[in-house]
Amino acid sequence: MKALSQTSKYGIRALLYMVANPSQGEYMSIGEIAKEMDLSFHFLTKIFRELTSNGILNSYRGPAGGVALAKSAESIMLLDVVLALEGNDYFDSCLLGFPRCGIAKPCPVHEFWKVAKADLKDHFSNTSLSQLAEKINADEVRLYD
Amino acid sequence: MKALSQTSKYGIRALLYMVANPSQGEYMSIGEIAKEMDLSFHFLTKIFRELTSNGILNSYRGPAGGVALAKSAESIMLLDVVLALEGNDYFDSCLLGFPRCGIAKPCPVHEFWKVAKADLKDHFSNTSLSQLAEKINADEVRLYD
DNA sequence: ATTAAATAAGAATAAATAGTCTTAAATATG
DNA sequence: CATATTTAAGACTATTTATTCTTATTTAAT
Ligand code: SF4
Ligand code: SF4
Repeated sequence: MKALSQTSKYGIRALLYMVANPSQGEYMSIGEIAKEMDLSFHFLTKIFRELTSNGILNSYRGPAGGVALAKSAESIMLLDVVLALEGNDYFDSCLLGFPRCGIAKPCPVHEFWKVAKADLKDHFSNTSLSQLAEKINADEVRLYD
Repeated sequence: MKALSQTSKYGIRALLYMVANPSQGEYMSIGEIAKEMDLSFHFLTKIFRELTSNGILNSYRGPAGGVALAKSAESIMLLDVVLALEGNDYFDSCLLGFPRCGIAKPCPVHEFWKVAKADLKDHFSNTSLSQLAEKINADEVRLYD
């Protein structure tokens, strides 16, 4: 059950690293994040460009440049990140992919699927990066070995 | 949120057609199913071979041959079809795809993800093809326009 | 100015998934 | 036996997703 693309997985993991290891008002270099999280620098750079253009990150070029959260970690929800990286139609998906689907008389799995999607969306929209980072820093949970 | 591959989507749709349009003890040709469900004949044939080798369908070659359910529609669960077509590790997936994940101290989204996957698995394992086909035949729901 | 350090942009390549096509094998019927 | 019908098998092609690479631009420091 592959819910997220590699792009989203890496993006979320990298953001969690940033939030769990804050660098007071400074920019953090993509190279450092990629190295610490064992991700491809070039791929992560591409992912971060998307997050920057979606207002989740700010970036700054040149020496001592890098990326920083554009908003507080409390106000960035998993939903924001997923929509930015998967597209805004992420929760419009159809389980069976029928062509010409009409909600008027839906297909036999729609009732279930509607609820499953709503639950996921609900969880994503109620989970902030800071909530997850708190768990990491409380050592209840880990980002990597 | 793409939960299923095209292979699974088409496979489920085609099976539902078969169950909703039973042909008493006879084999139904893949060509007919593909035509009625507007699927590629060759692709559907490939998918059905997988279902046949997994004991969900029986097949028979030659004139008046085709495919037929290998078990009663009451006893074929959505879960059986999904595992046959997506692989038995379908529900072992990881939301964030961390390498070297240890459940001992899981990553920050694991508690939620575990429950979401269990819910989906539960629903699939409690939903039979006949249950869905009944809804179709009661016209509460539709397979296509 | 020059250099070094960083992200931006997007082309190029690789891998995975989806879909098509060709040939072979099985079976029924005349 | 000859032919038509149908699935089996797998090679082939196309599309999408993932990843890497190259070049350009911005910025700080000397
Ligand atoms: S009704 Fe069925 S086909 Fe339409 S969106 Fe819902 S799950 Fe998909
Ligand atoms: S603990 Fe996290 S990394 Fe491990 S399987 Fe669960 S979701 Fe994935």
